[in-house]
Amino acid sequence: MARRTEQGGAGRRASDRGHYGRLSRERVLATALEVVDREGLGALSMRRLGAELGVEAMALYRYAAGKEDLLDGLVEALYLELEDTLAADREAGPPSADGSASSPATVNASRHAPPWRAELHRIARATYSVALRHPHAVPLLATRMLAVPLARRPAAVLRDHERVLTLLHQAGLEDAAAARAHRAYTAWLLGYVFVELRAMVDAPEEPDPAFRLGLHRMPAHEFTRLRAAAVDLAEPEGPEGLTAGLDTLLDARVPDGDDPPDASG
Amino acid sequence: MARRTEQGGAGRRASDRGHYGRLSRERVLATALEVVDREGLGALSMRRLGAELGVEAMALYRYAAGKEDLLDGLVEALYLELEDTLAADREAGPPSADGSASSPATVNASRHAPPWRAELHRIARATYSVALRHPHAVPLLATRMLAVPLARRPAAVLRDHERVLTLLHQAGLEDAAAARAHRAYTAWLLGYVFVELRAMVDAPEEPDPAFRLGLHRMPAHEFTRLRAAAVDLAEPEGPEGLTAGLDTLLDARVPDGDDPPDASG
DNA sequence: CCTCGTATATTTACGGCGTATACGTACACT
DNA sequence: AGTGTACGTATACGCCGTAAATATACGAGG
Repeated sequence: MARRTEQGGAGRRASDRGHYGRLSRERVLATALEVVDREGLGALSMRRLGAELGVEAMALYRYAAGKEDLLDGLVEALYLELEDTLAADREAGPPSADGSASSPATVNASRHAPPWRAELHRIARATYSVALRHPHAVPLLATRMLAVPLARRPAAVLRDHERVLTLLHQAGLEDAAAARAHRAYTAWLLGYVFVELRAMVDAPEEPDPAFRLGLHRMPAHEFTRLRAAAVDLAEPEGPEGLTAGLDTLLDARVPDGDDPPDASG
Repeated sequence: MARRTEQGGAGRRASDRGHYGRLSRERVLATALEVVDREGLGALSMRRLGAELGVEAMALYRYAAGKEDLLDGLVEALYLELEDTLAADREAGPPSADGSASSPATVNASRHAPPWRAELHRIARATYSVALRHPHAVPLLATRMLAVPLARRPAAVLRDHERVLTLLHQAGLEDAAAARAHRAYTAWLLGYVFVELRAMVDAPEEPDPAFRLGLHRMPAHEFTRLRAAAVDLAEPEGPEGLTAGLDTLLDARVPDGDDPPDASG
């Protein structure tokens, strides 16, 4: 009874295989995400993940109902990291008296954009950055998150939806319009991330040569426009393209005035 | 050994297992797509597909280098079907003398839209409809198509890129701008399809009750905006929402005039 | 007609997968 | 110390993708 209590948490011999409480859902999911980041989604298996945690595969079933639930858990982990990211840059965020504000290139067209818009940008950029940190996990957003009927989505995902919908409400959209705008937001954000990550995930260190090498062995006089645009197609546009397109889509949906009369909470 | 020769091609006994030439890459891919449509991506295995074709699993390896290649083949099959769809509705398409033209709701804001725009709509809608016909296969567009470095994509995919880029060129965009617009096109189209298919793929016959049933067992006073928008979030917007958003994105990128001076071929 | 090369399909086998079931084992509490 | 329970292990089953060797059927040339 005495020898546990705290244990220090540091070095543990390989022999003392007992020691309950090694695992937790959080630790399982975090390690799973590490494996996925390091070796891709295909490398994640129950046995592999168990080995990574120094445990038999079946032990994981206490913290995830099965592999599907584990993948859903990864989605949740991404959205929890999104919330961390949002909280982190909110601290360092609004430099009310700081001189080194956001770079000019970062600021969008209309100065004094309404707060809901700035916040939506902030969320979109944070989501983008989380996706960049876990490119191999991003497909899960399409195959797992979107496939689940909304009410069954992880709480962190629902909180994200609520945040965005609240901002759209503050922008003066009533329920139905806000719902449609939310769909547009999701579609654009997700599609943009997918397209943007394409190059990143399998061509980690290729400026273009091997890539264009592939292109130039095409029928030569065919695909004229494609060949002309290939170089520009290959390189990412960064978060600016994301927020720019988002603004474009929103401007077509938001009422003309900045804030509606009642938009304060 | 004499009993074969032609055999009629119709009823075949279980005993004459021979009969070469039963298979072809086309038939393999078509059957694979059928299986995926019917039972989902997870149900597609080499053994299963072989059984579907009355053949051992290993026989498939003559027509697909492996499972990955088979999945890539499915992507190609989708784009071939897109081209069929485009060809089919081009025949029944421009009703120069036909009275029953497109419905009023179908026509977009600006009458006499430039031809490149109408054609882009046509392609987007056709892609959307192909995706609707094969909802279970759509994730492959994110995980397989986008993950491949452009030059290695199937020919049918490259032809699609070329078509869209050509139209954007006709819209007056030079190479770099056309490339960026193409990325926006792809991102929006793909994201829209993903979001739209969400409900379709696992809730085949649920207007909303079981769905809202799920929603109403949430913390009750939390997720106010989500609960308010839930019903509208659940139902799809159809192809109109797709082309509308596409126009919004394009209008922000295309030069003011309709066609550029040289846009004729 | 027979034979033989080649394209086609099968057989067998291996290691890895998800997971159902049954079993140990270390702790918490009395 | 004894016991219930939470935690992890052991074992097994049927499926998976696919490498390697083998059998079969057709086309062409003798």
